[in-house]
Amino acid sequence: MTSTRMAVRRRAHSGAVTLKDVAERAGVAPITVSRALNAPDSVSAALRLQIDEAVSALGYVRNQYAGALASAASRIIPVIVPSLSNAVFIEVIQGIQQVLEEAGYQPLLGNTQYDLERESKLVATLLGWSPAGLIVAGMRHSERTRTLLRGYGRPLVEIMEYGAQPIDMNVGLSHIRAGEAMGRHLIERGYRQIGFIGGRLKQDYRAAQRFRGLDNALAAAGLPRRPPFEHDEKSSAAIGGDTLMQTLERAPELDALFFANDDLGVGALLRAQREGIPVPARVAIAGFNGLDISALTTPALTTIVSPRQRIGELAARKLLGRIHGEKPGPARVDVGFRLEIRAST
Amino acid sequence: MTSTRMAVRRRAHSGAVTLKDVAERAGVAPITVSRALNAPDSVSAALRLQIDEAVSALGYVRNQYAGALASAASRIIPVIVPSLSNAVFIEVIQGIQQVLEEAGYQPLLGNTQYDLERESKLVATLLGWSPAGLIVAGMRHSERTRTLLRGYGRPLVEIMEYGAQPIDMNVGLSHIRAGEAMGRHLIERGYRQIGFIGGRLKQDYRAAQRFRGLDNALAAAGLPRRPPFEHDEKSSAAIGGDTLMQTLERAPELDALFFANDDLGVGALLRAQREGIPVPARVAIAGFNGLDISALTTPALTTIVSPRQRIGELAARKLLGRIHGEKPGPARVDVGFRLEIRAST
DNA sequence: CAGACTTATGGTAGCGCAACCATGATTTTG
DNA sequence: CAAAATCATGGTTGCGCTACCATAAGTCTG
Repeated sequence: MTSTRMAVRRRAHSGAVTLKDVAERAGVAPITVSRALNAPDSVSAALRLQIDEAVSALGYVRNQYAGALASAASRIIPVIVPSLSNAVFIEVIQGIQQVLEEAGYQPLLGNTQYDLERESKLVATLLGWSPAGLIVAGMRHSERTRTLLRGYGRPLVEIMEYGAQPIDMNVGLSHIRAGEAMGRHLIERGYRQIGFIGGRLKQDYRAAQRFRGLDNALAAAGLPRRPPFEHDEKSSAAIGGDTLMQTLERAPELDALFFANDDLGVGALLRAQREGIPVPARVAIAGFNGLDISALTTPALTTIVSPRQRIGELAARKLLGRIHGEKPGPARVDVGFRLEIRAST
Repeated sequence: MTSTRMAVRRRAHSGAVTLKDVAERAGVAPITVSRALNAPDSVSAALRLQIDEAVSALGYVRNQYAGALASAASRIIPVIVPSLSNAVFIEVIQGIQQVLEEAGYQPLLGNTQYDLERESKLVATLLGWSPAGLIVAGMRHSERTRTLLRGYGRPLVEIMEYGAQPIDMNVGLSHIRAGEAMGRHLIERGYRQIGFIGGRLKQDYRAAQRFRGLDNALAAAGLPRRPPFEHDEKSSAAIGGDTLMQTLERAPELDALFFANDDLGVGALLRAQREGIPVPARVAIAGFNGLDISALTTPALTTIVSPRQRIGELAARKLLGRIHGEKPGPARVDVGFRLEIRAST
């Protein structure tokens, strides 16, 4: 009876080549094949050769699900960023991807669209992949996200900003200090009416931190402080140009403008050029990020260079280090920034 | 004896909340919970409520591996691109990601770095995820890649270019025709000494196709044809500026330059401006892709706009359609392009 | 050279879920 | 109103791999 059932119940399987097939061809036990693939040193050279032959002859590809299920460990590393349309995150992802791929790990992309609710849902979903670790942009999370992440108990790196209370590890830079540095530079250059332009500062709170830095510098120098000139659209060069014009109309006394990022800054510069507004004579323009193109405009754009790709690489390295149980380095890394003074200020 | 063994052999499992835990709390069988989650309509409203309560009370997260292993089906869709440093692919990925995420599918990023060998390895690795479908940039693959893909037998979309022999489905545009269109435009405008500038054309064969298009147009018009001016570095605005200067020195007779992409074109334009080279009076400059910034330079850059995000969305939609067994649309979609004539030509 | 230790290989069970079949309850049909 | 059809739920098995333990063979020690 039982045997009948078993026969009947055989499930149509995927038809793919399995470990067992390889083992049969190589004349060894499946577990030996498993070892030959996962820890080659633990298998004799002779068997390893036979097994390698069988693997390539049959075109065997390891079933990731079975492996992950059996070992309760995966080589998945979710990377959660607020946006994909921003060149900055792309470069970070590039850095991460390069390091992870070399080590045989697979990044899983998650996009929160600057929404903490979405972030929380994303984290929950991505935890279903039993990740070996996680990389998350930013240090502001909903309480639920924090609970999930802390409860998960695997290595985690929060990136982009450098902050005091990382959940686990942290690789980034201080946007406040970057803003202060830019503020001090503008003040030193003799500008006295300095404004900040950025978009959606409640969501893009790192841009807001740069504003705060500028504001600190202005306060310290006893110069007039202004609320940021905020726009509602996604940052882009076109918006940078538009806001430049609007802002100069609304506040003609301004003699310097610090843009929240280089997309805006470059756009403003190109627009100024087109409109015949002399930069920096009429108004100085500064950006943030150090995109390649910022060096090529006329005048070139003063900006703060953030080591974006390096943040990604470093975060991935620290994560892998912890996953592999190496001795932990510092929990927090400040990658710093570089003020690049060019002709636009 | 057996029971002792069983007791001893219990494996330390992940400790996560499982379907069984939810089932116990809700007072139903595990399979019912499974159904409540995967096909809510097949379970009575009362039970569904109990189950939902138990799920959120316990913080249950579905184990992706167990599900995929049991059902021999996954919600993974690998996306294989030749580069991540290129804005073009980012936008494609964005389009894909958006559509897939809405439908509950997860893209897996693969980067071939324009290397067909790497592509083949990547495909093999990614097939280990039993993908529901695949998206691959380009239609040139090694024989091994083709064999793998054809053998896999699940929906596949080749994107970016529009070609005659897709393995399965195809969404893209004809780069040859785009090159021809740009060539005809330049000829019509009265330029007679037209050159092409691009990098690594053997690998970036889509750029080479754009050159071929230009060359066709020149041949048809009986105008002088030249081999492309090729550089060895990755395309960037800085390289665009450098190659502009070198090319004008080597071939001062040129009156128009078609750059393989907008990064190069914008860089050339900015450099011309800086060097005081009048565009288009001394030399006309054209690009390809239609990056936002190309509209903002002075003069604005004539370019060919490719619907990058749309390619991604469309590819993802067609893939999902096939995965869900909807009636197949056309196997090949030509998304076309738009010649954007601006002041630089 | 006996006993302890190391190394290479194998057997078995189980990871968590969904497919498959079974069953009992409910509804429909002639 | 009995038989058939439908529906909701459950029991059992297996997806393909690796953890755990067992075992046989080889190596070392004094």
